[in-house]
Amino acid sequence: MSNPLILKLGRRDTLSAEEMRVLEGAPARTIAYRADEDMVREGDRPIESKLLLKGFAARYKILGRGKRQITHIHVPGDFVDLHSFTLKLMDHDIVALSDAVVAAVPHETLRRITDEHPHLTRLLWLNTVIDGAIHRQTIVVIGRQDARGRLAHLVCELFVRLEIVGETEGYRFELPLTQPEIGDVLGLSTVHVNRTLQELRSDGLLTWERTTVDILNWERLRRVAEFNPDYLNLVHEPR
Amino acid sequence: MSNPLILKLGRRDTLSAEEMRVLEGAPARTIAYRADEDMVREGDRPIESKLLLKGFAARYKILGRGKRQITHIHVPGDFVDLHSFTLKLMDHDIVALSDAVVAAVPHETLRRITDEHPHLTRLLWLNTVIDGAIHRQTIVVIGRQDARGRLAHLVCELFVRLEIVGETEGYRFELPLTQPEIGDVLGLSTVHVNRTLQELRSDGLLTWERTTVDILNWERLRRVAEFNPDYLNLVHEPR
DNA sequence: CGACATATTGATCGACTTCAAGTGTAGTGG
DNA sequence: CCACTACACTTGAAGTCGATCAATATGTCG
Repeated sequence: MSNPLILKLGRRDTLSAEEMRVLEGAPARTIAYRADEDMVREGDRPIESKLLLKGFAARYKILGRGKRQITHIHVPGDFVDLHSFTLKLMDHDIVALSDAVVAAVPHETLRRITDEHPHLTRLLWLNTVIDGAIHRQTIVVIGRQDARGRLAHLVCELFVRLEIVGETEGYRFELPLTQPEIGDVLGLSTVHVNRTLQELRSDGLLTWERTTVDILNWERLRRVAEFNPDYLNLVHEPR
Repeated sequence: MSNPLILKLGRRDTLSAEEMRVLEGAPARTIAYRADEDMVREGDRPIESKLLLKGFAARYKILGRGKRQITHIHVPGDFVDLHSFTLKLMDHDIVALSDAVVAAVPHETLRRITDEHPHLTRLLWLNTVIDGAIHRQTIVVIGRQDARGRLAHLVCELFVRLEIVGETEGYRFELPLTQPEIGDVLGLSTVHVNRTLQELRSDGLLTWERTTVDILNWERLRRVAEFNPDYLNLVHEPR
């Protein structure tokens, strides 16, 4: 396995030397994907789980009439399909949003971890539970906020999640999302994403050119988004 | 602990006699709540997790301007805050939607299970992962379906989840949700919930009087909802 | 350069919200 | 037992946010 996961877990609890060794030493094949390539497909029964090392990915589902909804954006350090370890059957697809590299960890290895390392097991469990917390927040944002709030919230959340794994520079970070993709994340049409983005820009909250986002006024953006990072559980404590 | 959880887990994998004994024998205090009473509050650090034995509950978050979004409806057999075992800090509230009874299982007991019963641990982990799968589906429904589809989907999902734990009679079941509450689940205004419900009724898809729902035409309701139960992972297999 | 996706703008439409008012029903307390 | 309150449900009317349709940039890459 590797680095960004240790950063991510280490942000929430102390990893023993032994546990780090188990994580680092886990046999994992490295796989590279091109942008737009599917990593996992609905109906798959993965025998390994994929830890995103570089690049971005997204979970999504397709509905009738060609509609698509992205349910989660993944950044380096995220296990994109750790849930398949207990779920077995994938109920959604996962696509690379940019060129990306993953470490594929055999479920056999994860199973051995659950047999031999209870604390590390709880941390992996925690990992899926934080995914759940992010999902809940997404429901709240899509259910009750308007387009401005949704877009602002997306930017706030990704900024914080990228900061944890060292993928930000000041308030600037890479975010390889097209406007149609943003629409699929927020449940909005492309046209409306475009107009909302222009609003945030002309309000001086951020710039977003090509794949680079720069937050110009964090405080105001946070207020527009009603963003409170508690749900990301950035607290270091025994688990 | 108790029954409906064993039904729910037993639907997904075989529980050994030993594991059932561990679940049944877990020390758990029983707590009764009145409708509208909060079981868990944002900011709490629970030292036990609550298994819903009777009645209904909901997880929700409050936003500015008094808006509320319910992120999950719980039925008997659900662990309403199992995620607090690894998450520690609650990032949302949980309310009893009806009079309800829970079994509160000490985290100390859960911890012992993770130390001594790896397979049972995976099943509890699975439990939180299924919550996540339900959340993802909720995101899709709220993000991309109109009011009719959302309401139909809610009814379909709850029917299936209640059937698993034996809380249905044919296509009829109890669902103690007021129209304002339905609005908070679906991200809609009360007025629009009312009108949409009338539509579904006059289309002959269902009846919903007071707290009793009766699905009159499952096939058509399913189509309106674009409901596919795969995400509920109702498959019995080794985990 | 040509091809194709992405971004942008304008105009129209409609689903849903908001505001307002009236009805029904259960619970509370004098 | 009835007055009073509170809330859920229902209906009407008006307003708005965002979708849809359509066309025109702009940019990128082979």
